[in-house]
Amino acid sequence: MKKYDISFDTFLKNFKEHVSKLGFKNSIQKDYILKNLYYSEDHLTAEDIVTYVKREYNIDVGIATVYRTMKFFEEMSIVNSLDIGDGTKRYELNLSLHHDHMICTACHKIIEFADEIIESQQILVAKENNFDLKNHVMTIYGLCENCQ
Amino acid sequence: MKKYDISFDTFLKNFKEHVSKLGFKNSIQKDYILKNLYYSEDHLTAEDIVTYVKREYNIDVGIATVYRTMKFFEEMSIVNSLDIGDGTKRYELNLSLHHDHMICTACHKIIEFADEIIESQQILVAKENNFDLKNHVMTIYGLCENCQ
DNA sequence: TTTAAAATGATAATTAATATCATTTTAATA
DNA sequence: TATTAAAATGATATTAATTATCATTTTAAA
Repeated sequence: MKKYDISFDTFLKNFKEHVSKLGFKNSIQKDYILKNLYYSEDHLTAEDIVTYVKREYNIDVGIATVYRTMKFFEEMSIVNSLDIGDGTKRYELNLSLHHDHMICTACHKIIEFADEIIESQQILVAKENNFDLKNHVMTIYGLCENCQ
Repeated sequence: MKKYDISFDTFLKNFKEHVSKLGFKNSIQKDYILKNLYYSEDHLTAEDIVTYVKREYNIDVGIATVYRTMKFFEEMSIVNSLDIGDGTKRYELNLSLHHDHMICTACHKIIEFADEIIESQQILVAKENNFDLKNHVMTIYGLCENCQ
């Protein structure tokens, strides 16, 4: 689930236009945070992002900016956050099709999966309850192959 | 989903025997925390539990004890925790059949649901990945009927 | 180039959850 | 019933993730 259908440059260009249209301002910090999310492993903490952006691109970004920006990106629906149970939020780009997570409670490994039946069933359940579905999260906890 | 198949007294008796067998000790604090979870609304924070146990039963329980006890109950698989997105853990008894949650992002109302197809499909997905499923959480976010 | 609005970053503040430790309670056994 | 060691409790200190504040810088439109 690491590769996206859209190149980073195209995505960035589109997103920045979107940001401008909404009356917000772009910044190199946002650019490099996005670039990092695009090319790095998924499921980064805010601290990870600070560290990696500095290491990979030699750009200094404050931790406050990362938190603010991730909140902004979540509102723009291009980022999801995820809690693997250690009390720290992790973030991933939301460009690919929706997927869910299996988390190993022993080694904290994350396995991603996508299941069409679960997807469509969720939509059905929401409809039955007159609920306007915006997003959903499914997480399966247990032991991965190695830890059993 | 508020009523359980088992009476509180029977459940408490069984659970306390289980605790003893494992070499742990029972306490009136645990008893009344459980009683509160059984009879109160679901989805209580640790603070809620302190307040309600005092109010309903006039029993003083320290906040540290509540956190410790909830962790213990989760390990015993009689309690689940839930994050509705406000950064605070909420707890519910896990006596009824598994169910999931729809959370309104506007009013924070929680709608519980259970869906057999989703349940069985999760088991299948875990099996396909050689993952030993212990627990799972599905949360649908969106707007409830009133808030649309 | 000017300028107002927005973004950034250093750091203070907040707060949920955990750790510590002296005291109390539990429950098994004498 | 009394003894006792292990476990639980509770007051409070500590930790750590996240948010708020605010002076400064940057953006982008005019």
